[in-house]
Amino acid sequence: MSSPRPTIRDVARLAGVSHQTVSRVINRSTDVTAETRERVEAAILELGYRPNAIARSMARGETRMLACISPNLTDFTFASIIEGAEQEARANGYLLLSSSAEDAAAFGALVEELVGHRRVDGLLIINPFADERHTLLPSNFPVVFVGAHARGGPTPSVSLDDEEAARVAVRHLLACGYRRIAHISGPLVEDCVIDRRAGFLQALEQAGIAFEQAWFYQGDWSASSGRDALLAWAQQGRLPEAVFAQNDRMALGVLHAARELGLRVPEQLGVIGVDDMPLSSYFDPPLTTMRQDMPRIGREAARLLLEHIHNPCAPVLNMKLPAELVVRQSTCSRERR
Amino acid sequence: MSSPRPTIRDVARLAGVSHQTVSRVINRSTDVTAETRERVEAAILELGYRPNAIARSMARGETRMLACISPNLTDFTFASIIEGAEQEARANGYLLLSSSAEDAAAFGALVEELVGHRRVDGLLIINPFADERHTLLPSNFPVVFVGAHARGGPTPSVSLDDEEAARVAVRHLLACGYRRIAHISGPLVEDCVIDRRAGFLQALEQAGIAFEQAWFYQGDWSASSGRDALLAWAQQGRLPEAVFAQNDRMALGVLHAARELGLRVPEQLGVIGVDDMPLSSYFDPPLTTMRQDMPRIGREAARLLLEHIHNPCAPVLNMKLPAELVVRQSTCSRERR
DNA sequence: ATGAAAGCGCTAACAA
DNA sequence: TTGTTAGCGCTTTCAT
Repeated sequence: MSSPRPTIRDVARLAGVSHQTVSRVINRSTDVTAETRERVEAAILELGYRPNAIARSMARGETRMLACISPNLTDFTFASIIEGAEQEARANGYLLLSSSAEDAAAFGALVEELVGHRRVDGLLIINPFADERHTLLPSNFPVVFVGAHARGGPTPSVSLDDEEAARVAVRHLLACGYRRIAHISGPLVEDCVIDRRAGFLQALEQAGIAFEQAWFYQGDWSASSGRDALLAWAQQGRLPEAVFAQNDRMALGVLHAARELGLRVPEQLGVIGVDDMPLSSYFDPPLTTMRQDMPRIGREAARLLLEHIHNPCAPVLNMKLPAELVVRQSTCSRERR
Repeated sequence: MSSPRPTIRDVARLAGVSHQTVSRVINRSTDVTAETRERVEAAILELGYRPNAIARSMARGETRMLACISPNLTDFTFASIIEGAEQEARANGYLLLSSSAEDAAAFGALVEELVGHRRVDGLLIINPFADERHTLLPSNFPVVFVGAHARGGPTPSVSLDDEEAARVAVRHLLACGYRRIAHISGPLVEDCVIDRRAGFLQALEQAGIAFEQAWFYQGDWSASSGRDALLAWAQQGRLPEAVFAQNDRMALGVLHAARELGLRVPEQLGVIGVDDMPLSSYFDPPLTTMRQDMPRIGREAARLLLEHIHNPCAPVLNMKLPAELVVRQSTCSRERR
């Protein structure tokens, strides 16, 4: 009989009211008598009625759905951010659709599908400057950048305070007594890479240490690029005393290369990374690193996005969240002596 | 003027046809004159018209959206499966909504939101037996299990051939010359855990080796539980010659404990894991493991789900995909001599 | 091959 | 406080 899902009208019929009254009840309107409300709620329960989200979206002109696009889903950093964003979205009655777009072409297709076809109300973009993807973004549509600040444009953003994180990392190495410090960065197109390098240089300068161009190596975030860096310096016969790697994976590569070269860490080589990935404490030796609170970055980004969806005139914030120094055994803790 | 998004009727007006003809064009119906089609397409281009997905869902009674629910998004295994599933879904004109539900309560709420409110056409459930969540699944709704086979129920599933993977792992250890082999499992509530243990026991039995209960340790997938296992055996004074861990993280914990105990790997202790996580080759020593093709598992699962959405009477398959032995330096390769 | 009419399940505006 | 009337933008009959 009522094999097809019950609609608002079935409920209305059973409760002996108009469908509009049912709508009022499920939307928590106050303009309903307690007695009527009860009757309607009983009917809802009896029929097992649930509002159809699609019909609501249709009538309201909004989907209550957010999307988060990142280069991939498998990178722990991205996944953690997404988890945080999802949590915040759900706490506010929104669903989060997380999608990965490897390159700008895939990104464009995705944006077309999500925004062009009105499937979502807002967009979270992780690493918008990974390639040319940021040029494919729609205007006049709520967007928040994650992990990069908008260059010139009026786009809200949330990212790590990359400059400060790098300064703290380098100051830690200096405090340990390391002087000849090398730097391994991610691809120089990304904001965080540029900012971390700037922070690195500032800290060095503040300590009165000249920058050695040879000790800068542009990696690609992979462990193997970290390994390549140290091996290259070894081959040139100019090994640094310590390395600041822009992420833990590259730092792990450095640790690996150090083992191949027979270098003792942290005595002969200090190593510090960024992220604090889950297994950092299981590396050999456990890795000193600058911890990012990624779920929080995700939460703040979602919060900002929701704010802009509800109020397009909300101020455009560019948040920078702090990193935390976690000292393990890949750097001497001489500063404590 | 046309500030609000153009609709199918705006296009119709401009092209001088009925809105229905426009609908035919965007749905690639053949019942349209080439000439008419051209006029309509020109109007679509001129107005920048894009069909509204919500309205389509409304009229068609389907969302073209799938959801994948996993315990979390940050586990590399899950994320890889999701990436594969997303790829397959998108290739078929569907969007994939991936969500995490830490516990059964969160799972229930999510299912209610996604299925109860008709936001998706089908569900992919990663690790349905992680807790009681499988009891909260709707009946008469397309569902595919990933990483576990349905117990009794008629639910399609895709998982690793866990038994065979375990057998191959143990046979490799035996071929290396190890005899006293220990086993560290995940929580015994999950299917893959039970199957891998069964495969482990079979391989041992086939080799005529008696099973030592003391060398079974139930871990929780974390590196620290792997470490705990080896440390416990050491304390009891009954160290095994080799360890088969049910995932790479626990194997990493074993490697770590071996270092603490001063055991040389692979000479004094052989270690093999399952998964082949990204950094396995950067462990010390690089880890021998049973590689899972997780993106493929995700793709097959999505394929199965779409099949059941389009044809509810499709046969209920329970696919088992093979693992691949990857020999690195945490096991002797004596078999080659 | 094309158009007209109805309806998907809901909300919003107005009337009673 | 409650009910009535219109849509939201599309697809699906059924005519023509």
